Amino acid sequence: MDKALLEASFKHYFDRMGYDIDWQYFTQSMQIQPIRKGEFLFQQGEKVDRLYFLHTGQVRYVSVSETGKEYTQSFAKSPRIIGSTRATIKGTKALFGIQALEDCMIISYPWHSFFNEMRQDKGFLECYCHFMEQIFILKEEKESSFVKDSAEKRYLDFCVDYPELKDKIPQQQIASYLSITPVALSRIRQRLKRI
Amino acid sequence: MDKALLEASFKHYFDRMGYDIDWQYFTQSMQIQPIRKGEFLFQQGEKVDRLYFLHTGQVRYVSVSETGKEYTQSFAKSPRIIGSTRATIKGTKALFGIQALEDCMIISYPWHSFFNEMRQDKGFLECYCHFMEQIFILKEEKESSFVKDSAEKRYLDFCVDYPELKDKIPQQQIASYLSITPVALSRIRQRLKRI
DNA sequence: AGAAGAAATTAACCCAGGTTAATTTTGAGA
DNA sequence: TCTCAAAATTAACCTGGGTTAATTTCTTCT
Repeated sequence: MDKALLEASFKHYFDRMGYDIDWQYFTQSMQIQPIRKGEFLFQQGEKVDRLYFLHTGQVRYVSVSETGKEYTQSFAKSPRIIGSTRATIKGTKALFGIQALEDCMIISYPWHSFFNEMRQDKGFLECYCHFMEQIFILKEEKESSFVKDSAEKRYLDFCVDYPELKDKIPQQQIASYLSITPVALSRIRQRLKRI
Repeated sequence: MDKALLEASFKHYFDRMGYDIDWQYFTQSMQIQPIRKGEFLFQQGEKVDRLYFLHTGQVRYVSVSETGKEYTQSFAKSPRIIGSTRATIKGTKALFGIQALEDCMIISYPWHSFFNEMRQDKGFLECYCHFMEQIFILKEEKESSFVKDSAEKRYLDFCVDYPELKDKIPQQQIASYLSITPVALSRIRQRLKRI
């Protein structure tokens, strides 16, 4: 695996946002980990203390309730930072796991030493704020659709938002993203077909 | 209205988080606005370009769907920064309005000039990141309860989280926070009473 | 290609919450 | 204190999605 290439990709991801980051701290402690389709980067309940960067591939964020039902919170496509902001920051266990939807290449850095060094860097802080803002906006938009739209509308939106996933991942996972059962999704699809 | 006092309160809010902020930029352009119970700080659809600090009082974030149904996204209690992160950052219209649940005292600064000056300040950026993290964590927790819990459970959680609001605000607003109708909430309350 | 397990569909039944509307309670202003 | 409008309750009925279970595809492995 070409370490230099991955690192360059990670830096490029920040650079293209137009922030001026001092990368001198970035030389060591990077870790490369390929994960295969279906495998988990980390499981719900694990402690997460690394910053993950999804170099290639797609993943989903999935949480499981006490009664064993799984819920897909969101999907993420490379190149992107992934992970549990909440768990990493608070140093607590993750409320969800991250599962690969296809073979992925992921690089990571130990969060705390990374952040402690990078917080010296104004460019990084701005970039980090910007990143938080982006995921926050996404959450706000998802919340609003959740309350206002029917499951059918949400399914149609999903098809528009993730055309590449629509026929690629199991319907169970789509259903769990819409927060309905596979049975209900099947009914909705049939209803739509008849029109 | 004691301007110096309000400004001190605002600074204290940041200072107590332990960040070292250079306040030299803060001298002018502060605006004080009292709003009375029931009034809106801003309405959904308005452009928001100020940073608001709720000095005293309580507010709710409320959005209205095309079909005229209102949904209370969350409540906020002073002292706190309030506003639409999304709208302020993107410079777009707010997806929700902010309404006073009681008489409030609010101070504000023009966001863009504020942020442009403050981004020079590492202490501020860290503080801002921290703030984003906090509201993000809250959103993540609310999302998870939404999917996993029944309306009854969510009502009971509400009573624990906001004991001071439970008997103070109209039930319609509580219902809209739980994302059910007032009728459904009434039924839930009755069901609980019978036990 | 065949077997076995997983995923998806279909059907039957149930229930929480929505809808509408009538009735009672609450509360703010004269 | 009385009045009138808004808020809350209650009742009757409806519907979308949950649940369970039987049946039919898809996959994948040998």
